[in-house]
Formats: sequence, structure tokens, C-alpha cells
Amino acid sequence: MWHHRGVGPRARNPLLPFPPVTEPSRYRPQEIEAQWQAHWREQRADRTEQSGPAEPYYALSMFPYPSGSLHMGHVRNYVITDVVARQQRMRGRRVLHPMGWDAFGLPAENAAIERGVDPAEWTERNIAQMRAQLQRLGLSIDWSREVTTCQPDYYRWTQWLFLQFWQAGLAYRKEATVNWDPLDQTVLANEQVDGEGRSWRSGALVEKRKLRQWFLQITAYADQLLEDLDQLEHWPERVRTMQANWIGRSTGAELTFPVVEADGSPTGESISVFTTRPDTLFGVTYLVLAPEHPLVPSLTSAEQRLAVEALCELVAAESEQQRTDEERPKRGVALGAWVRHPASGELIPLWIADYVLAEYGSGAVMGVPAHDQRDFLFARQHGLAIRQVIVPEGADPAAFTGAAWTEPGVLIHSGPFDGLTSEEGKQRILAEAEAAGWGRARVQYRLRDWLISRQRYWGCPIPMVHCPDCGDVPVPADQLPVLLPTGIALQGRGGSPLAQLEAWRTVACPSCGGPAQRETDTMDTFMCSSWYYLRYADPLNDQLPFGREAVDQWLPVDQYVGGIEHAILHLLYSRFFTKVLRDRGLLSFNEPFARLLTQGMVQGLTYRNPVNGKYVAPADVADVNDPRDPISGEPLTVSYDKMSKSKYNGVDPTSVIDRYGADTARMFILFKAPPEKDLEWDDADVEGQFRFLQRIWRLAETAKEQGIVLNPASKGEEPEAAAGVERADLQPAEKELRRAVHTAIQEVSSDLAGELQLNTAVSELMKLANAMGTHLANVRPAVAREAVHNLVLLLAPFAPHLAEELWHRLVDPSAPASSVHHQPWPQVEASALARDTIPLVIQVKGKVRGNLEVPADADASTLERLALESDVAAKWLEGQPPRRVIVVPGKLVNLVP
RNA sequence: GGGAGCGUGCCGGAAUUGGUAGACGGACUCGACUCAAAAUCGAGCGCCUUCGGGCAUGUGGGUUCGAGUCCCACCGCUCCCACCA
Repeated sequence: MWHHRGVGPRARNPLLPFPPVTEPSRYRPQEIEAQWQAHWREQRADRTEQSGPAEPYYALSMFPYPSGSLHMGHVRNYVITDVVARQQRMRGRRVLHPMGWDAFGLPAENAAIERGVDPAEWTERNIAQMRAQLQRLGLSIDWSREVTTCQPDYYRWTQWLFLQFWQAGLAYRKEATVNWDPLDQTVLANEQVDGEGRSWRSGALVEKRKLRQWFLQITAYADQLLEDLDQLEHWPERVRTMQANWIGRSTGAELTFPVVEADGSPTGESISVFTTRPDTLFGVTYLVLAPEHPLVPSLTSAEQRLAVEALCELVAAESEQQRTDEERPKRGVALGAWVRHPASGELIPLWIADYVLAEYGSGAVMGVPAHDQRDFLFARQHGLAIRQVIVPEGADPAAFTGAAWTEPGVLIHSGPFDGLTSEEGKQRILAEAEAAGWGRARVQYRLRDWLISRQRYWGCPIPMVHCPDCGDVPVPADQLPVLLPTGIALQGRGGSPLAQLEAWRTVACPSCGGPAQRETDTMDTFMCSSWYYLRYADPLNDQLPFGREAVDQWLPVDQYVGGIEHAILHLLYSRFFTKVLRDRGLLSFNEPFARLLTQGMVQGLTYRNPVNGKYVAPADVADVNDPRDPISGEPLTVSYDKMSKSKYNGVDPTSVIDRYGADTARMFILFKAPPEKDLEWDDADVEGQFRFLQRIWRLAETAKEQGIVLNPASKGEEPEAAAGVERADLQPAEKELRRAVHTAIQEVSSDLAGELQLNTAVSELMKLANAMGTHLANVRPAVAREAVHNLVLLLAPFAPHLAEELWHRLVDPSAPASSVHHQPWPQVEASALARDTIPLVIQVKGKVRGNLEVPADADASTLERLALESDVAAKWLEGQPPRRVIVVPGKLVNLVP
């Protein structure tokens, strides 16, 4: 073993004693991490204080699905939250930092079908495995609060909460056209179908089916969910925009057109349309219904019946994706029926067309070809009239561009409304409609109700009973939970497994006692995850899902961290739950998550042979600087992609911990990229991070060898006092080191406050280590001790094991475990940051021309004088006095000739 | 089509919010130590240069004493929504 002493050949301070020569120890993360984790566990160091004088702080990571193996995305998520939790603890807060398992879901059920294992056992095993992996990361999680959504003591309350929605009139069952995943054999919510019409889980193209399903009426909260986005100032703009788009609020009018016979006599029926452009009312030349509109059969004339039925059948057979393809010509057919224009009195033909959606608005649109691009194309194709009623302000009314004018303008050909602007026209026409009874103002949302039933086994049973006499009857709260039957054989796909369990299904009606049937659908797992963060506040409550006092104490969550993929799904549902539970009097806040960080993906180094398109494992690449296919020798392309087995680019967190330790993995994942950006995992860089921790270890060893730090008397001593040297007495190196220490305190503190800039926080630690490398050997013990002391404290949230070990080695060997993590967070000492002189930048006409060392407290006129007297001024001003001088005290002087 | 965000060295990324662009790290080059290598330590590292300096933050304009940062236009990339009436 090489002998290393000091940090480089440099002059020693003669004031210092010569260090004793001892064999330095090596940084062995595997040993110290296992040791400290065991101590922390024994002493239950991470337990949450449920009450006390300190302010509560809630740091939360999105809980994982227990797939069985931890991946890098999990590591990133939990490490970010752990840094926050640990620092808040040092800041004196009572911290709630829990973990749990989103444990219902299809993978367990599929494993059961494929391998005959019991889903509960499979899930249990995965949880045990992942918990063990997680614990190796050194996360300060209070495991006594662990929640598992598939256990009866949890899902009992999911059912109880479902009944709250039922009692509030917000849960209902209805027949509807729903998204059907043919691969997973279950329905899906709208939020769970991606932009390409594929299932979020299976990736299969979803089909439309008409089924009787359970819904939660999230649309009743659309307005609040949209408006309160403004309160979420600490959420990423992106997420708020996505939710606002998803909710999709449009203001406009609902206008009613009476249906008439061909001779103009009213039939008594009417068609309502929703429009955002009531100002274009006089441009309506037809009305068009969705093929699924309920009035279509009765309105169709005998002559048109065959054509109408043919189109309806054609449309019904198509997928949503085919149907909403904008490139395709719009198909439509006249019904052979008429409505009367409510303002002009004209007769207007009724049509059906595939471009009108039954689910949005009233399923009917007024056709204004001159001012809507879709209507324009449709009218031209089917020979319908195009009537221009809006002209751009100041334009010639006769000029027709050949395309729809969709911008606002001035009304023409609109009877009494001619000459108004679009905005005035909207208001006046709406007022007229309201007065005459054929219209009203209306707000329309894109958001649809949340479809929560799933035709699968491994989920929370919906606590309802269907009675032939009483209808839908809720299971009484004291009979909860409705237990999911266990030990049943799951065979293949098709049909809800619970529906096949005759004995389980058949029950007495809770209301009349007669024979009845249980609901056999289970809940969407997003139901379980919409309230887990509330349960953590009161995990053992067996009277309620949570006590009001407990949730009000801890929530809203101070810092929530998770993936962007939940921008709409989980984060919207949870907001909805919170608002409903608030209205039920179960909690007192409006929003569950005060601050949200959406962390970026962890991507793996990916090699691909561009010739045959095959991926190559990094281990098979001989030279990373010239990557070639190990078989053919062809050069490979290098990229960073989402980790996946098929690309051989996955990195197993456990193997990284085995090799370098958790602290290195933590530091690397924090340092490599800002938290919200995608991170390119590269094993070579991890090596570099490991070197940094070794460097800290050596710095500490150097200090220890020099006998300047280990000092039991310093126990409990304030870092400022630890300097123990009069400021006036400080030598230049000592001043510089102290400035580096307090700069680091200042920068790390601000990087951890508010926006989490963890990558720069780590780089500040590196700068401090660099400064210590330069100065540690040349300063007196008190100054060195202050530096080491604070480095260890600042390091504690990031590399908790190393910090703990160094604390015991250098500061207090007899301290109890976890004591470094309960030290107060260091405070900046302003005087340590102060400088006697500062470098003043001298600019000439805005360009930097030189530096001048000036007294830090020099006033503006002094700075101006010094700048003018400088060599720089002499050189660049060529003897001419400047026309203007701008002085920024403490920074620069700009001379403008 | 609508919306949001982003373009900075070879690479990941900094920049006190209008004040020294490239912090910190990686890669690379050179040197010290070593028989040698690794590790460690030190130095260098945007481009051009006649060594005075000049040019540089996607492109082109503008505001300003001063612009990566603010304004306008354009180009490119990423994400979300989209026949939503």
C-alpha cells in the first residue's frame, strides 16, 4: 500500500506541530455504510416525531409499484427527497419522510396467470426485495409508517372513501362508450390513453365499447381544479399548463334550434349546440349531429334512412384514432330533416357527420362554413351554402379569401347586429338569445368523468351491492372491508375474475336483506394512490382513513418529488380527492402538494450498430473512445436512451452500490444533471464521483494526522466559535479558507432552499474541498477544525454515511449514531465572507479591459478616481477624459470615451 | 393548428436575475512521483491572432454605458393537447 500524507508538496506553516506519522485508513464505503445503517435501524434514528414544538415538514416521493427490482429512476427520486428531508431535520424541523407501495395492479395478476403464483405472495415478495434494496441507499425513511395499498387495513379505507364519493353524489354507474384495452382486457380512464390512442400500461390500441361502468364525477370540480392551479406557484409551469389543457375550459353559448317539418311547422323537438362563437350565428347554414346522437334515428327521413344507417354503422366500426384523423375527408349525410334558425327564421338542414363527437358539448354543432375551417371543408365537399358574416376590421366585405376567416372581426349580414365587433356581437346575440329563450351562456370542459371500474382481479373491490329491489346499495361502513377473495385460480384472459365467483358474488342486500349481487369490478389503482399521502400522516388509525388533526398537521406536502408522467394522471386525481374530502369535512386544505419537483428520466448509455440496427451491450464495447461492433467491427452510434432490457443499456442500482457504495451513487445522481432534467448515466463518471468522496476522506485523514481536529472539547461547540481565532489576527490563508467555508454554507443553503439546485450544491462542496486541499496544511488548528466540521455538516444530507463516519472519526468518537444528522445546519458568518480588497473590473465602453485591486469599502467617487488613474485608463482613453463614467460599487467601473 | 419549454466549449452543465461567459465535474494533453502502470499531485484546455488584440452563448435585428440574460423576427429541438365546435 502506498503511503500518502498531506495533499501535495507545499510549504508548511511553521506554527504547526509536525504531524505524527500514522498509517492512514482507506475509504471503504461498503463497511461504513453497512455499519451505520445497522446503527440507525437499531436506534430508530429516522422515526418521525408525531408531535413536538418543532415545525413539521413533509417530504414525499411518489411511491413505487413493487415490480421487484429497483431501477435508477427510483434511486433518483428517493435520493432527491432524502436530501431535502435530511437537511430539513438539521434545520430543526420534525420531518415526515415515509415510503409505501402502490401494490395493486396488473403485473401481479399477469404473473399469476402466466406462472400460477398467488398475486398477494408475488407482491409481498417483490416488496421485501425492493425494501431491502431501498434500505441500502441510506434513506432516512420512517419505515414504521409504510403503507401497502393491497392490504386490507389500507384498502378498507379506499372503499370507505369511495363511499364518501357515493354519499356526496359523486360516484355513479352508467352505460357509456368507454376505452377498452383489448390486451389487458379491461376499460381505461381517458387519462390512461395516450396521444396515439394507446393504453398507458399495455401500449395496445384502445377500442371503444359501450359498457355499464362506475365513474367519479371529477367534472363537478373542473372549475376548481382549473382555478386553483394559480395557487400552485411552486409547481412547474409545464405541469400546470398540461393540467389546464387537459381540463380544457371553453366559454360560449348553448343555442337551441327548434326542429321543424319540411313545411316549417314545429315538431316540438329541438337541437342544442354548444358554440364559442355566437357572433357567427347568422352564418349558420346547416346543423350537424354526431352519428351517435340519440335523436338521429327519430329525425331521419324515410328517403335518407339507408344512407344514414350506413354511415352510422361505418363510424361505429372505426377506432377513435381512425375517426379523428384530420387528414381524412369529412363524411356526412343529410338526415332529411330541418331546424329553424332562431334569429333569422330560415329553415336549415340537419346533417350527421363523423367529425362531430358525441361526448363533447351536446354532440351537435352549428355549421358556420365561412368562419370555421372544418365546417368550411365539410360545406364545400357536400355543396352546402357558405355565408360570410364576419369581416376583418376595415376589409372589403365583398372580398372572399377562399378559406374560413376564423379570427374576430366585424359582423355583416347579421340583421340588427351588423357593424358590431365580434366581442360585442357575442354579448348582444347571447343577450337576445337569453331574452327570447333560445340560448344561454355556458362553460364547456374537455375533461370527462373519471372511469374507475376495471374488469380485473388484483384491485380494490368496489363496495357496492346490486339488489333487484333496492338498486345500487353501498356496503355499510362497519362491514368494510369487502375482502378480495384469496387463493382463487386465475385462468387467462376474458371477463372479470370476480364475476365468476358465484359464492363470493351472492350476498344479502344490506338494505332489504333479499338476495343480491356484489359489484364484481375492482377499482382503478389510481384510486389507491390518490390518498396514500394522507394515510402516511396517520398510518395506524383503525377508526378512520386518517384523523383530521393528523392530516392538517402534516399536509399539504412541503416537497413532492416524482416523474413527469403523472402530470395529469395521479396529480390531477389527487387534487380532486383532496377537494372532495375537504368538502366532506375530512381535511382543511385545498391542495395536497405545495411544492412539486418533476424529476427527469435516468437514461442509459446506448450503443447501436447503424448497419443492422442491433443494440450492443456496453460491456461488449472494447474501446469507449472508438466503439465498434464486437463481431463485425463496424463503428457504433452512441446515444442516451430510456433504460430497457432490449437496448442492453440498463444499470442496476444494486451493482453500483456494491462497487462504489450508496454515497457515491447518491452524489453522482445529484451532481450529474439538474434534478428536473434527464440524466445520462455513465459508469465512467461514477468513478469520478467516487474519487471525490475518497478525496474528502483523505482531507479528513490529513486533518486527523495533523491532530488539529479531533477534540472532544469541541463537542457541542458552535461552528463560529470553533474558529477560536480573533479575526484581526487571521493570516491570509486562514481568511481565504474561512471565506471558502462560509461561501459554501451560503451557497449550499440557498441551493437547497426553494428550487432544488442539487447539482450546484454538490459542486459547492467540491469547491470547498478544493479550498481545503490548498489551505488546510497552512492554517492553525481552530480554523482547520471549523473547515472540517462544516464540510462534514454540509455533506451530511448528500452522503449521510460518510458524514456520519467522519463525524465520529474527527469530531466526537463517542457520539451516538446519527448524531451528525441532528446537528444544527451551519450558519453563515457574514464577517467571514468579508474581504479587505476586491478586484474591481475596469471596462472601457462596456468591454473588460482590466482589473484593479481596491478597498472593499471604497465609495463610488473613490472607485471612479482609482479607475481613471489606472494603467488601463491611460492605455485606452488616450489622454481624453471619458464622456461618461458608470460606477457599480463592489463590481466595476465603465469608462465611456 | 393551439400551448409550454429549451438552444452556452469535445461532453454534463454554471452564471448572484442586466455587470469579468464557460463555475464545478468528465474526457483529453503535458509534467512530477514510479522500473512501469494505476492511483495521487501540478499545469493546460472556446476559436483566431502579426501576441497589441480580435471574435464568440442557434441566426438576424433592436434597447442599453454594458445583453447568455430584456424586446422583435426567424431557424432548430423536446414535450403536452388537438376535427373540442
